[in-house]
Amino acid sequence: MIMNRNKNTEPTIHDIARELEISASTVSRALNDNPRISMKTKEKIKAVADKLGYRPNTLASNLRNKKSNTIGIVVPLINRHFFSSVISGAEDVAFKAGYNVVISQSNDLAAKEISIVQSMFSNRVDGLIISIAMQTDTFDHLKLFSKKHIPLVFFDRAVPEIETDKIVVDDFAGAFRVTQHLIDQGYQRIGHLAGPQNLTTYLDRKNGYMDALHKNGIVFDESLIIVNTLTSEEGVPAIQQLMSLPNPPDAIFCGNDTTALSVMIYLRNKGIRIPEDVGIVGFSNEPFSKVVSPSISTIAQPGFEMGQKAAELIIRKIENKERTYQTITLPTELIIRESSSRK
Amino acid sequence: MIMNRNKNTEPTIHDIARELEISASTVSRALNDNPRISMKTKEKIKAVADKLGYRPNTLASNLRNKKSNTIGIVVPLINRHFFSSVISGAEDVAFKAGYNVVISQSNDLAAKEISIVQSMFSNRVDGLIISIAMQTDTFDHLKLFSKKHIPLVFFDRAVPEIETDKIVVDDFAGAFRVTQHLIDQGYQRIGHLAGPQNLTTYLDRKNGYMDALHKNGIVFDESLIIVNTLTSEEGVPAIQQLMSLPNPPDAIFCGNDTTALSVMIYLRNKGIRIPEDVGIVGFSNEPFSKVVSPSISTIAQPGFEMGQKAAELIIRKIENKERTYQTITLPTELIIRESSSRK
DNA sequence: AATAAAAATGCAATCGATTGCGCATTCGCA
DNA sequence: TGCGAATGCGCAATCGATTGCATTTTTATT
Repeated sequence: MIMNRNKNTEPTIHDIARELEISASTVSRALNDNPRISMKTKEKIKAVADKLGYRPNTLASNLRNKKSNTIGIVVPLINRHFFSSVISGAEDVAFKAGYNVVISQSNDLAAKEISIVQSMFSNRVDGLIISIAMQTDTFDHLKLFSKKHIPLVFFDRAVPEIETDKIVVDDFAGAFRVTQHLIDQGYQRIGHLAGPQNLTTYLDRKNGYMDALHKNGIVFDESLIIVNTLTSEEGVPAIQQLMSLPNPPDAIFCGNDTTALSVMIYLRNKGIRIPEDVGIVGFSNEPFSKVVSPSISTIAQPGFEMGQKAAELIIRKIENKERTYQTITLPTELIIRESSSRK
Repeated sequence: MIMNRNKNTEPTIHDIARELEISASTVSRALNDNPRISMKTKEKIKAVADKLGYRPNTLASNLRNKKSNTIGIVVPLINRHFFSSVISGAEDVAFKAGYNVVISQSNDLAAKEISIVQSMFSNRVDGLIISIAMQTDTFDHLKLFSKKHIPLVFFDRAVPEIETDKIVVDDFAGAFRVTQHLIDQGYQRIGHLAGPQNLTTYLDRKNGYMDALHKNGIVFDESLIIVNTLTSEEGVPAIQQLMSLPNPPDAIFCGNDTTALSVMIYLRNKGIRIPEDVGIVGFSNEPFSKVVSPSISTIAQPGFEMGQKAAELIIRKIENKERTYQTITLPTELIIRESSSRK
């Protein structure tokens, strides 16, 4: 049967084969540099491929190979510095290794996260890198991956119940150091604005804070801890509540920089001096924390590097099918700036 | 032939079909809610699908349908507020419409951009949304898309030579307004740190600046314009050069906020007061520009909205195959802050 | 009850690339 | 010159879902 070769369609290996009156198998092998094909034939085939403007159809190849060369990344919000840094690092590594990266954001909603993860499964991603949503409290959608032995890597916000690879920062140590720093600066009564305690990151930060107090013989006062979602908006009522205590704090360890800034602005408007009257530290080293004034002391998390590590790890898993899991804890860095330096 | 049904493999429509002793065609139609299948059969099929934990293999479906339900997005750098906002907006719209989003960053390198774009073509993305690299000066890789009638949308940095959809901000008007604002504040000698002039965005900004000067009867002085890549590092020698002129500027329109901040820090260290001695304005409304002090007057670009619009537009193109191209110019907003307010 | 009409389902090809197995040609060495 | 061993290449099945057309089953009508 003679086929119409001039349809408005992309050239395939069959078109190349017909042109040279050879089989598609040979073309496929030639283009993949299979040693079973002679140099002479390979060259002829590559010449025709160029001439026709042939581009392999990755979809077909993926189907046949049961491999999509795609890594899924799910973050709460793309448009946030830490997460976009992670994505950037992961994309860098993935692209060099020949993988595509598909990205979705959960908006911190469990339902959307579930929908995304299922969609990525249907799309047969070769692996999934995820930082779970604040709201997520069931994990069946993630267990789907681990059960089917599709590599799964958590970063930053991991799920303790699921045994898989994890890349986290040492939130506990970071919180400890930043709290110790406040103590070293002479602050006595240190409050803490904490994030949702179902997330290990925020739980660890609180624990690091409490441990530092304990190690320094400071009595822990429950009323100095407020848990919220650490947004700019929620920072205001939280700091109001703390400052209206009979015995208000003289320093605040904020669970992230966003809420630290919000707190700082509120205090400044009340005429309270930072760091003289109240010391402030944040967490995450958002870009703005360096340039506001007073600049905010904080803990740097290596986002780009986390993304790189996550991608490297998942690619190793995909390609070697190791079955051992590891948790990589990246070090944090204490960055001392104006908001907590009163000595 | 009896097939082994318990391989360690995902269930397919054939497994469902075998279980019910019907054909795979019927299963496929049932799962797609085809009216040709009776309700009773559909229900039985869906029940079995659930029981087996069936998840459609999108790869197979994509191949058959010649549609990947995937939109490619290429940006210079994921990890930059404006671009990650655009991605965030685009993902939002795309996900709701059932599209996946694959993302790559060119790092402003032409070679990487070409490689990315070709890879996306091979992956048969249904459409491509791109902001080209600073370095890019050939466009064959992009013409590939327009020639094959694969929807292509430029955002922010567009290529004039290629006729396709474009979503841009009104850089000219923004630059005009911000310059006019400086003039209104009584600044007389206004310099400009410009970006690479092969990019229309930066060219338009310079032209808006020059037009504003002209309309106000201010003589244009070539020595007050410096072109560089607008990084934090390059800001320093640029401002040094400007300030060492025999007749230095009393205000600077910086091509972006990054370089504006860099300039501000330099001037502050020299004891020059902002905005009293020198007025500064930026462009882009980076998050930090609001919180530094003095806060930076700037032009807000609606990144998130651009992403949404770009996705909406490309999806319309994908699904309706319109052949008319449009350029959507989103309005900019002048945000007046401390760095330029001396009245 | 017979037959037309409508409804439900199945057959087999297709999307494009890959690959195990087998056939054909050339080569090597006695 | 002869015959096993390389070497080079093709056939046909496969990946899993989709769909035009054909066939079977059911329903409606007289």
